[in-house]
Amino acid sequence: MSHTPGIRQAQKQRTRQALLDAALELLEGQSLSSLGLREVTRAVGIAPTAFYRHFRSVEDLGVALVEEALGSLHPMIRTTVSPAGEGEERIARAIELIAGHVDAHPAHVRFVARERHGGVRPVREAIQEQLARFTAEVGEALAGDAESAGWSEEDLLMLAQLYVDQMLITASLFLEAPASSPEARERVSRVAARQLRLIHVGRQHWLDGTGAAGSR
Amino acid sequence: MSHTPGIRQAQKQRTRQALLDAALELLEGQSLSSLGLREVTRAVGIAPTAFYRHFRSVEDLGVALVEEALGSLHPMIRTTVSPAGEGEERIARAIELIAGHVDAHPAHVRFVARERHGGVRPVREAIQEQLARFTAEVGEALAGDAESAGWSEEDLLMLAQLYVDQMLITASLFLEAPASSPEARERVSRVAARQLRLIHVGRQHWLDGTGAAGSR
DNA sequence: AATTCGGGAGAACAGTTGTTAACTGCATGG
DNA sequence: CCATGCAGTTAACAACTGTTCTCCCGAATT
Repeated sequence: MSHTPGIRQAQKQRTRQALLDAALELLEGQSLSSLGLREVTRAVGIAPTAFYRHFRSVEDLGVALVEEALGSLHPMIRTTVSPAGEGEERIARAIELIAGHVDAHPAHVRFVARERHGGVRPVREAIQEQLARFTAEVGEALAGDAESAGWSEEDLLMLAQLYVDQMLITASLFLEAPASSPEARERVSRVAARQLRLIHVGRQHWLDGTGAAGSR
Repeated sequence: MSHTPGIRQAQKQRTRQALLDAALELLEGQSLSSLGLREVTRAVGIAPTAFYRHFRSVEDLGVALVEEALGSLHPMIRTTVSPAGEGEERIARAIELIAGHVDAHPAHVRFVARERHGGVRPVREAIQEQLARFTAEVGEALAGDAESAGWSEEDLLMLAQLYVDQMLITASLFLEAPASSPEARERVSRVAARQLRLIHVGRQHWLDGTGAAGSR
């Protein structure tokens, strides 16, 4: 009887997570394509060969990292676009949320920004796929917004893409800003807020040229 | 009076360029941080030790590649923003220019997109610096535009940043689009055009809320 | 014509890499 | 309670890495 049929699998998941964590930390100073299998196992404190019990290659580990990283990004994006409050306040809140997320998971953000165009195809594609899903999700959220009345689905998606890209750029800028100086951070916030505002203004007047004179 | 620069230095610059070219080609399938010195020399056909006659390290070569890649991007950005024709036509022309540049120098574009957030600090910083210069330049160009009357310098820079980032994103999308299928290319063009248009609309109504008479 | 200079070659170095094989110990399911 | 399964280990492999030192030879300088 013994006992929780899970001591075994729990320990496995535990070292697996340790591998992911160690890799993420090592990736602070290099790209995935130069990350070595031995390097990771050494950091964790296990034999190199044990790596194969969890991943078939470092590429595989990278793909797993994508799931983890964008899994943590998922709720953030949803909350960011969620309709709440007036326009100006919404923008401020969105930026604050991004900044908070970068603070909470800097390694994840760095990983996504770096490997999005990185040298490992499967990882790149995994990121692209997830971001496409995010874009679609944001598009749906926008569709439910009053300001999106009369918008074609294609236009909603292009706007969603604009937002998602802008979000990533802003996150990356927060990451680069020295954590010590709050002024650099404030500068990033200011610029990002204005850019979001400009996009918002463009959104409000998007249909002005069309027959429907629905300004306002 | 320095005599003829010589057949000597000419040959040196020639192998130096060969190293840069070979590196750029090898970087199609990996990141700079995993590019090996021996790998590059092997591709060129010279001894590994000869590498040191031209660069102190692969990082150094990477920084040189930044100059080359963004040097070729420089005239493009300038032309793209240059005022010519009506708004809608300008957008189409800008996108065509980007597509053409990606076709002409795909490896350069890939390199910049990849290493902008890549794992090699000096290269990352070199790219950031060059992009900042571009942004400033675009800002100046925008300042000379009639549509920018009444804009603060800070706002001009944030708009310039938006444009530069958008340009890079679009270029990267063209790069990812399979060169064979013109339909994928067309799709990228369509979305990019609409995004630029939306930004343009936002720009036109940016000052609506301020003192000037307007709706609202 | 003689000498210097410098790009490149060659060999050797100490480390590192991914991957294989055969092993050990312990939680697990019968 | 015992036999199986499986995470993890140890040892070994061929291949590869960056870097140093010594040498070569042709162009440049004098």
